[in-house]
Amino acid sequence: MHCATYSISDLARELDITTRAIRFYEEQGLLSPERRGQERVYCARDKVSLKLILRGKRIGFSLAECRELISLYDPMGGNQKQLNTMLGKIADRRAQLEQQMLDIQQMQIELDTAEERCHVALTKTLSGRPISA
Amino acid sequence: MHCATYSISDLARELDITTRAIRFYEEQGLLSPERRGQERVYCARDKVSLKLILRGKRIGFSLAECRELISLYDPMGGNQKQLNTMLGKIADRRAQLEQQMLDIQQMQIELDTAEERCHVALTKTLSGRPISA
DNA sequence: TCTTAGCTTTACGTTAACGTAAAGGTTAAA
DNA sequence: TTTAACCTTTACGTTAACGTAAAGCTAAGA
Repeated sequence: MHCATYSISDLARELDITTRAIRFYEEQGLLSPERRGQERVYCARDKVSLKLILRGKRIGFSLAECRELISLYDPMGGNQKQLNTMLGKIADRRAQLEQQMLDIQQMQIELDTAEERCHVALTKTLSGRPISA
Repeated sequence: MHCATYSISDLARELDITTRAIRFYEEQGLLSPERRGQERVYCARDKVSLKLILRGKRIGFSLAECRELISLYDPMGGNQKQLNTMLGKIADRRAQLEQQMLDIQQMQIELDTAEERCHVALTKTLSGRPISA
């Protein structure tokens, strides 16, 4: 038995995106599904790539960056120089992700204080005290 | 002694963005600096807002989202209904940030495996073994 | 006084990431 | 056989977030 395959609208439904978006990602070189005649046929690997794209988008990656991530996932050239280039890119991404982690943590802290201020303001309001006090 | 103030290019230099960007953020309602005649005069609070914008951008927030974040920071309306609305928005942001955290962690894991594959391929290459093996 | 440096506004240009519509090919059920 | 539900390509439209002039005001130094 061969691998599971999907039509473009299968994937669109499952991942909650439009077929237009999927075709666009292909146009940009992030996917290259098989064809059965005219029709695109996607395999499990393509689905993984799509999930990677969506995950990337959620944290603000451009499609170009997502493409690079996918390429890091792909069967690699084998050439030593290329491998070192890849290691460099991986290190770069790692640094970026760590910065993003810090940014998120900082924002969470700020949400904490914002929430607390809201609660304080609410208790004041509920206790019948004038707002200006 | 009054608060520290900055010219637009002061901030541009310090935060490594263009003056155009800063004016654009104002145009979009994320900043509203004082004026001394024609010239914009920024205070510490504006700088904080700008840093918040940049942090937001790093994790893929739109300017509209950043504006909301800033508004959560601002002196609030006082009205009880509004306060509850704010608490709701804060909860939403929190959920989003947590999803982003998960996304980042997942990507870090994927970078781990990608890096390991690179190292394996490199040892094979260096040990003189043919790439296809 | 003239030039330089920095500020202003106005306005058109650009890139990314799709949305939306048009026009047409194919297979399956009614 | 025709209608419906898929699929395809091509192409123009749209939004966000600025970039890039252009044209002009203003204060400080040579």
